Amino acid sequence: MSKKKSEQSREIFQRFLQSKGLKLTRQRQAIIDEILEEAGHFEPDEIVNRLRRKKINASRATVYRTLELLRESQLVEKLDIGEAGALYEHVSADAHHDHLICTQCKSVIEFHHEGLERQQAAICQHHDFQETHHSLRIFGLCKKCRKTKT
Amino acid sequence: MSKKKSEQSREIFQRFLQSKGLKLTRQRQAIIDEILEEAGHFEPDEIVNRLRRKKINASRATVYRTLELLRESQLVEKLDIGEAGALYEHVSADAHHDHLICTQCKSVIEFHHEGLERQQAAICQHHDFQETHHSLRIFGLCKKCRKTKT
DNA sequence: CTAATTGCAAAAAGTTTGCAAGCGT
DNA sequence: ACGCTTGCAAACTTTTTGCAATTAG
Repeated sequence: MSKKKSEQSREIFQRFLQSKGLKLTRQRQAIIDEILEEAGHFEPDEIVNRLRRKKINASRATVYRTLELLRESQLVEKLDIGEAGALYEHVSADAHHDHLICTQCKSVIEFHHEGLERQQAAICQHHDFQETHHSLRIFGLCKKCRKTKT
Repeated sequence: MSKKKSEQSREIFQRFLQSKGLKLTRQRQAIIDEILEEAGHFEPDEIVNRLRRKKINASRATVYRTLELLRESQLVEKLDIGEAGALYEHVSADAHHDHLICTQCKSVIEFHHEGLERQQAAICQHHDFQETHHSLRIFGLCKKCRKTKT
């Protein structure tokens, strides 16, 4: 299942590049592989370091440039987690989700709620607004941190 | 009404400073006045410039430092509008709202929807998550830009 | 008075860009 | 080959910080 999705993403990216006359270089390959391999939330620099550990070189500049391409092809999204900076995450076209962000331990919990989505759609309609995407972030304390609370 | 709210905010800030043994300086006064005067969304640098035009000097450093204090006292919030950077906005304790952000003209429309708020609360409960605040941003094309769409 | 505050300029942090050398198709 | 890419280092943008001079309470 997971493997299939990675394959799919790689194909999407490849097709995206092709359609724009761009090339699938060693670096771009490595970057998307790295992102798909360890799904989750990451910073650009993390990718550089993870690759470096594997003896693969990709400069910071290349990573930023590639992340931009991945964003264009809708394969990754940027998530601003407040104080703690910005993260990227891999997304599959069919699996939108929102985030609970713990301001204490920085953990990020994903969730999806149909009712919420529907109400948002209604709000857009009401404002004559044509949504392309949205981001709902709920900040607070996660289960664990509530207990540890001093 | 609006005047009253400004007064209220100023008082909240003053009390906040006092409670921390901090001082209400000329600069801090000017900064909060400026924010309250022209409600809306703004960048830190905008405040510096607006004040400069009025011949009031407040260095960038001071503006940043003061915005942080205003954030601590819950009088302003930061709003990340994607590509276009980050804005701050004045908020009154009793008037939470979310945002429709037009990716074409960068306009920001505020809205509030009780049903949405309730569903979010339910989600938090379900995850044993203690919310402190949240931010819902819906990106897309506003009414005007939909028409102008090429 | 005295501790908090300011402005400045330097330092950070994060991201972008120009350009010569290198690589994919 | 040709044109897209890369790496590098420099440039930028935004925000933070150390410090001597200043100011609010």
